Amino acid sequence: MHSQSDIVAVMVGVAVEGPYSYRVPQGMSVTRGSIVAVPLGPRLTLGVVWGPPADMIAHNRLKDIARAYDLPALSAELCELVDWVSRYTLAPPGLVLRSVLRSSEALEPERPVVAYRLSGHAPSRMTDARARVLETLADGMAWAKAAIIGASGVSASVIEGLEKSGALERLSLPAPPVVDPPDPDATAPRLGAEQAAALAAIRNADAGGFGVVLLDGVTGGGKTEVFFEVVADTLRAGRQALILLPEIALTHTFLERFTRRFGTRPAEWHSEMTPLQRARMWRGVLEGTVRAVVGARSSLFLPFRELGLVVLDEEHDGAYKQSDGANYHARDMAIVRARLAGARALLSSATPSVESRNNADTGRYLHVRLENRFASAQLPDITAIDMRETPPEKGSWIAPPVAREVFAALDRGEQALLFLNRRGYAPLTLCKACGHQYQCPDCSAWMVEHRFRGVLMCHHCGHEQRRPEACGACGASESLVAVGPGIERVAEEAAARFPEARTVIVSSDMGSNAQLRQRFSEIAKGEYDLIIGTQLVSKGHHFEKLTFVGVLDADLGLAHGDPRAAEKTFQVLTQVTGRAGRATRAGKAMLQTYHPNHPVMEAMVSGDREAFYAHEIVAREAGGLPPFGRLAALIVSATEQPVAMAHAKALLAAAPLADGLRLFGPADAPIAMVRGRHRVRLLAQSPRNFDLSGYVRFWLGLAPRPSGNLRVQVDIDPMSFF
DNA sequence: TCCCGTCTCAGC
DNA sequence: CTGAGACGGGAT
Ligand SMILES: [Zn+2]
Ligand SMILES: [Zn+2]
Repeated sequence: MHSQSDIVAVMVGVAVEGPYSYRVPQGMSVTRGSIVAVPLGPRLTLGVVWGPPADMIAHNRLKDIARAYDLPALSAELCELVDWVSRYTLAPPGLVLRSVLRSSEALEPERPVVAYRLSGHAPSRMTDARARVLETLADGMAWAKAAIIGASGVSASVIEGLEKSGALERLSLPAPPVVDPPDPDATAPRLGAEQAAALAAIRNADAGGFGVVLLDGVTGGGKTEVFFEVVADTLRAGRQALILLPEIALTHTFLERFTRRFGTRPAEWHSEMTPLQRARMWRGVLEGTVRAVVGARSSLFLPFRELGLVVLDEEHDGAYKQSDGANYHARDMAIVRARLAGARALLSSATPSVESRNNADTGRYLHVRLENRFASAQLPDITAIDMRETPPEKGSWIAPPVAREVFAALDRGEQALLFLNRRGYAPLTLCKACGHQYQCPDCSAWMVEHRFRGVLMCHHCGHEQRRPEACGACGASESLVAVGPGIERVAEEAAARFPEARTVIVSSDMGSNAQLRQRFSEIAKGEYDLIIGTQLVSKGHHFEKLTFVGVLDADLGLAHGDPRAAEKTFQVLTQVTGRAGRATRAGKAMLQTYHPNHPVMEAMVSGDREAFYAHEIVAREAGGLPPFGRLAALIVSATEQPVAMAHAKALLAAAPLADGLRLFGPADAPIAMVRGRHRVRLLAQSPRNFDLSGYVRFWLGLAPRPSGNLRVQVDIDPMSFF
């Protein structure tokens, strides 16, 4: 006998189109959100009960749920988020679910801690090691085995020997909580008048449900202190809080600030955690023992059940959109999750994205500004250096006015930063005998010389070769020249021109995130005078002694024909020049540019960011670009260019007509080949009130299915057109 | 003729 | 995502 309620839909963590139906065996009880193991083909797969069965399936094909885990069910809000992200990005829902079920270890109950205490009996035989253990345990308390080993410096076998001899009593203790709960009242906040006003405005707008706040203020303006108070409000209301940061900004300094405010370290969630830490954290979030999480992008899919606040710090940061499985922008999905959870979202930035700015301007978001720097610091004085008027000398990359300011800062015993958003030594290696250019064999891109490591390297696929002595094409020796600068080359010039300065290079190939953070803290302590860095240095690090920033190629990034080029350039320049100047003295910044009249440069020099946003918003609206219109890119790739192009043309031919929809392409991608695959792009543009994801799904349903090595990737709301 | 790498598809 | 079965090119 089967009643309807014996069968449920289960979303499996596999890239299938929708949930599968399973029988609930006798004696098992599950609800929407229950985490289960189900047989799928020859194996057991993790899945989540999604609700009543969606389709009829022959009873003889139905299988039983193998196991229901002894865990709280995922919140309905999280299940809805999975469906939402899947519909929006066109990624299969099972694939999105995988970003929720990221820690399979977390599903098993945590092993109790093995502990020992004195039994009161003396051991039959005494040794030095045994005596040290007994001494450690002399307080009569139960000690965890690992703690005994740590405190008395013995091996596990000594303890086991004592247990056998009857001197120790073994017991098991419940595992301690992964973090202590943060106390919203651990310390009284110390806010300046403007911060207090901002907090009051945020509190005033709290309707107890969904709402978005854009906290908009200069770097160092005290945004963190303000959103910590919103976190405190959330904790007091008995709800959980999530603070999302770009991974690189998840620093010791930030965690320390949290600890000072809330009396305990926050739960962290990032890519460098061990599986055990990951499992304990995940389980803590689900069971509700973890109340506040500070995490990178992937923490958006943690199994909160009482989420009350999502903070997205540095909301403009491009790292929030990346593909790992599903291709989503963490900002947009954070807002969706907040809406589904009836929670607040707080976006924080010194340079908000044009999308967020427009939502604030139109009243969809509450716009809260912090105009002045904390402790009354000032914005840097920015000048444009016209590279046509005062160019660097031949073979040099630092224009004379910039070099003078570096000297001046060094003379004053302060720090200077030279910024160039290009890793390596030189972007091109050329043979001056035959004209051969070193290209990646698998990408249509130059091999970038990394002289420090003695290699040429492709930044698109990681392909490397040793730096050649002689030209690989004509065999001439001594004929290879490096063309153009990267930061290593700037460092070489700096070493020659500023030999007395202690110089450091900061870029993503300087090691792990942990090593980078170490380097940042050395800089903050003043162990270096001159910093030469890529975009990384612009990410939320405060250097008190830094008073001059020279941007060696402010135009880099404007050249790309993608719709966010101006916005991204404005944000990077604002963030990096914002490193100059702190509490006591106004900093200086110089932008080396060939386009001093470009709206971005003019806005930077005049300090009039409102003019930039106004200009950019008008341009976006006129072009029907985000946020006033929607874009979706289809990237067709294959090992043979004609195959990719032919399929792209077939896709275009199959595209249904729709009112207001425009299609562009197909065209070779700007970087036509990456990792041996030729890429052809199609672009769809629609009005804002158009379901572009739905349209693309319908379109791909009508179009020929890609076969062989053809791939079609969908990128909804692409951030770049590369 | 057999074997193995590559592709294609189903899984409830 | 994974494994099973279907091709197809090349070695034996
Ligand atoms: Zn490459
Ligand atoms: Zn040559």
